[in-house]
Amino acid sequence: MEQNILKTAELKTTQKRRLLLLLLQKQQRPTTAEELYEKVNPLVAINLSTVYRNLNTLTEKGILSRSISQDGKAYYSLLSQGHGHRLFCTSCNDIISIDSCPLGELQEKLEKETGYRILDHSLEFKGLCPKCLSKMDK
Amino acid sequence: MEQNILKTAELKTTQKRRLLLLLLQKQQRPTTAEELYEKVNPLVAINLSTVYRNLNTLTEKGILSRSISQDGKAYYSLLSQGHGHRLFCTSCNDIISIDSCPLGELQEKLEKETGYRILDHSLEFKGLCPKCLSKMDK
DNA sequence: TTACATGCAAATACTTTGCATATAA
DNA sequence: TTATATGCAAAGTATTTGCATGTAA
Repeated sequence: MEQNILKTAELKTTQKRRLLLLLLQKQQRPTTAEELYEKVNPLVAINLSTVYRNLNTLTEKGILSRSISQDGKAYYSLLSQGHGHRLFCTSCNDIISIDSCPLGELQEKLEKETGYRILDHSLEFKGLCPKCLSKMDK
Repeated sequence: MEQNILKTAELKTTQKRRLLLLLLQKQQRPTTAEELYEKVNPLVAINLSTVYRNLNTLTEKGILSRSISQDGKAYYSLLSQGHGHRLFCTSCNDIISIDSCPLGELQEKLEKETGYRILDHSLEFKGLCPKCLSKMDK
């Protein structure tokens, strides 16, 4: 499975790459290099540079998408999981994925108004998750 | 003008703060600390730390808004200029402001679906500006 | 006069890079 | 066998912080 992805991208199938892809697949939300490092390391010793290098390679190959969040960190997710955005809690840092994306129309309108050719966008919501909200009531 | 803003925020009116606010007002787009530093410095010697410290203070006071861009840098703009987003050219780094924001409805829908209380969002478009597009044709 | 603002240097956080070694194909 | 992957240490970039000094009110 991960093997096919890597073969198609003409990348060597290493255990660490497979693990990274596996974890990104399991993960139902965009993930940072640090988080992946913490999860891979107990299973197979890996260097943080290796994590970053692989995330970059996979992003260049179009397998992952990278998005810089308002916390200044890069979040990665499998591109096969489709176009999506983030909603995160400013209190506990919980992150969930948003699947819907209503920006197509706006994007067309903007292209007409500005003359730009728009190639990508990023969208992120922040607020308080239900758990943190209920804690605040008490 | 800048003086009033600062007085209201209970901040001392220094020449550097006035200049920073003045430049942000002139600037019709979100601006980085580095850019402001380059513009203030020829007029009045200023330290980059001072720029950062003031941008932070003004953001905390609700006078500026800070938004982290996909280039990993923080962009600041006067909040009085209203809620807006960025569109930037990946080729020449030109940045323009987008005034319309169609996310209110989506935000409400998301709050219902997720139980989150959404407090803020960030949206950024990237692509190629008209100038860079025409260069590519040649 | 005094609390706040600034400069300077050092520290921090995230990410990248150079080089030697290891390993998939 | 050979091009690619990895580890390790060092460097890079954006930003923050501690401390001494300067300055608006």
